[in-house]
Order: sequence, then C-alpha cells, then structure tokens
Amino acid sequence: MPGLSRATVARLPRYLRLLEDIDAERETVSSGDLAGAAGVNAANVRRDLSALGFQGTRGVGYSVAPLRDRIRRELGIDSRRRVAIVGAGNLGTALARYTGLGKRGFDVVAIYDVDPARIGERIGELTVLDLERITADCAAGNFEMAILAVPAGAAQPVADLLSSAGISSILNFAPQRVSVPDGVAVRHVDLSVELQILSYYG
Amino acid sequence: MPGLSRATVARLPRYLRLLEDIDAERETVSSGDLAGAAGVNAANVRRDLSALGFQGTRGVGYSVAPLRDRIRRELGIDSRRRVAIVGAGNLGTALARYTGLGKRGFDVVAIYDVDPARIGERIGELTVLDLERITADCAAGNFEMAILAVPAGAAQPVADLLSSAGISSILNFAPQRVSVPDGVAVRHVDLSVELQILSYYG
DNA sequence: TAGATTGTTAATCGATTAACAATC
DNA sequence: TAGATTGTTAATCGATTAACAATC
Repeated sequence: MPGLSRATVARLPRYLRLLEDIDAERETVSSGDLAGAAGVNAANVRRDLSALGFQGTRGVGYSVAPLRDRIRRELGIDSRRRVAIVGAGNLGTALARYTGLGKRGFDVVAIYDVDPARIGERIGELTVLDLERITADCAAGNFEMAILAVPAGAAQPVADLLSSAGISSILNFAPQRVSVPDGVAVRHVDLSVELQILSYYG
Repeated sequence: MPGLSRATVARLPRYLRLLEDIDAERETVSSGDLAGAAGVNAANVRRDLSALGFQGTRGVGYSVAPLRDRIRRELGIDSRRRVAIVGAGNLGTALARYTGLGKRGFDVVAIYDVDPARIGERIGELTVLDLERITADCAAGNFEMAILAVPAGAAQPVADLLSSAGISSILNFAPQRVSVPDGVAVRHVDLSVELQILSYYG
C-alpha cells in the first residue's frame, strides 16, 4: 500500500524543506532546484515526484504551493504526531527542549525516566513522569511515537513495553539495536557508529 | 583505495559491538551470530568479512579476538580520534556530556559557541571556547572531526570555516544540509527527517 | 563419518542516472 | 519558433540473498 520506495520517502522531507523556505513570490521550482537543495540528481527528483503522482509542466517546472501540500499530505504532516521521550538524561533533556520539532508537525507530549530523583522534575513545559506509567499512557493513546534516549541495556525492555502497548514508531538513540514486532517501525541513530563511518572515509 | 563498500563499512561497527560485548570465554562466532546481532543476513556477514580479507574456519566459525582486532584496525579505532563540538546549546551540551564516545575511541577535546554569555562556561571537563578560535585550533591540528550542533543558518558558514582549516570529517546535526569540498567527509542526522520517515511507515 | 559452517557463485532486487522525445 | 524542462525509457550500478560445494 505505501507504494513509495524507502529511498523516495527519505528524500521527501528534504524537498519539503526547500519548498517551505523558498521565497513566497516563487511560483515554480525545477527538478534541478530541488536536486540542488536535496543533494541528489535531477532525474531522481522527477522520478520521485512522478511516483507521488504529482505532475509538473514541461518547460516551466513544478508549482510550489501544490507540491508542498502534496508532500505534506503524503508524509501525514497535516495531522500532528504526538511523541514521547524516554530517558531524561543529557540527550533526552536536550531533545525535550528542542523547539524545532513543533514546526515540523511533531508535539513532544511527555518525557519518562526511572530515576526517582528525576521524576517530577520540570523540563520546559513538561514534567518528568515515572516510566512505570508509560504502558498505560501509550495504550490510552496519548502518543503514537517514542524517542528512546536510554542506556543500551534499557533499550530493548522499553521497546518491548511500547510495542505491547501499541506504539506505531520508535526512534532509537540508544547504542543498542532493538527488535520489535511487525507493524512497529523503528529507526536507529547511533552516534558512535556515525562517527566510525566518518572516521573510515576521513 | 578504501576497497570496502559504504554498506559494509556501516555494518562493521555493529559487528564490533557484538565482539566487544561477547562472553570472554567464547572463542568463535558464526556468521549467524553476527547476523542476528546486526540485523542482517548471514550471507551478508560472510561477504563483508571476506571483503575485509578475514577468513573463518568452515564448520567452526570466526575467531573472536582476531576478528575484533581486524575490525578495529580497519575502522582506525586503535588510534584515537579527536572531536570538536560546535554549538553549546541543548544538543551540543548533551553531546559534550555523553561519555559513550570515549569508550569507542573518540575524545571530545573542545566545544565552541558564538554566544558571549556561554563562552567560558564549564561543561564537564571542557570550557566553552569562542567560535572565532576554531579555524586556528583546527588548522593547528587540535582535532580531526567536528560535530555541528548549531542552528540551521550557521551550519554552512561553520562547515566552510572547518573545511578551509583542513578538517577531515563533519557530523552535522543541524536541520540544514551543508556542502563541502572533496576530501571532507560529511554525514547528516536530521531529527525531524527521521521522525517524518518513521511517521510515513507508522 | 556426520554435522556445522564457511566462501563464493549466480540470481535477484532496489535504486540511480544519462539520455531524449514530448511539450510547454 | 527557440529555449527550457518534464516524464519515461533503458542502461547501469551497488547491494542483498539463496543456494551449495568445499571443508573443518
């Protein structure tokens, strides 16, 4: 049903960023403009937009506003997504304070930790909640996505809790891959893995 | 000269993690063990290790210690890499306090900011330095890699400074892609892009 | 020998890109 | 008409995987 390839989906947010930042007076963009911003080939852009069923005009380009709306709709950004952060350590706290997510359609609605010394602490507009509550809160439909900012050993147990409570997606920053049942989407971002890859090419 | 495919390099750190965490008494691992830990196919593992020129023993598996050392050497982890963090906001501060990097061969040696109110502030063992100094410090060989944790608008200018000062690699957390000259390696990690991709599949 | 596991081939897959006719 | 740019084809590329002979 998705229809769009993984690689195409990964590029849509980049196109969207250009379309949102572009001069309000610009009415059209070419595949070359989009390619430049996203760091890809212009033919690739045309193919992506074609897969989206979005048509441009030969000799002219693509209409900015309709394309922007089409990508937003495809990514589901017209309806906001609610995100919980798990782990109120350095990284979790930093993510909770980051205001850039709100502009992109994501609302951070809760942050959880196991440390009694942290529970109840205020971080921006949020109060750190007891991790014990997370299953109930997730099952109650308070959020659809979670960001894991926990130590390696806690990643899989927390992912299990969330999966059984019906979470849709997990973004995992813990230095440990987690496995989840079918139907739950996961992405891993591992800082030292990223640096090691860079280090190899540097 | 690299010889290893990008995809293979990206998997090596995952294999390494298993090899470092494994029971000290285990002398061998099979491609199936490594595949399970890394979330890939066993044939893929064998192909990767073969590309590395590392041989196993049929019917037995791969020797843990030599394989671990071989991967470390390939990734250049036997020599430590020095990393500077640019931007002492929420994220930059969290990264500076993160102790996981040291265990993986990366030393955070400096953190920079432009805000006079932050310059001189202590973060763990580091003192926030004036961004003005970064070109000189980089050119002096104080570090080889940089992590950008700056606002979107600052990413490209900072990347330009670092490139001209001879940086090897940049890990960019700013919500804005940067372009750099040949010879500088860059990776982008964009939190809201990651969430948008997840959101599509969730 | 019997069971396990490697190393490699061949098939397949998914994605990228050059090129160019179509057409604004 | 002349210039620009799309939409799509065909070629290519890089990576994955099943399968199995080799061999411990």
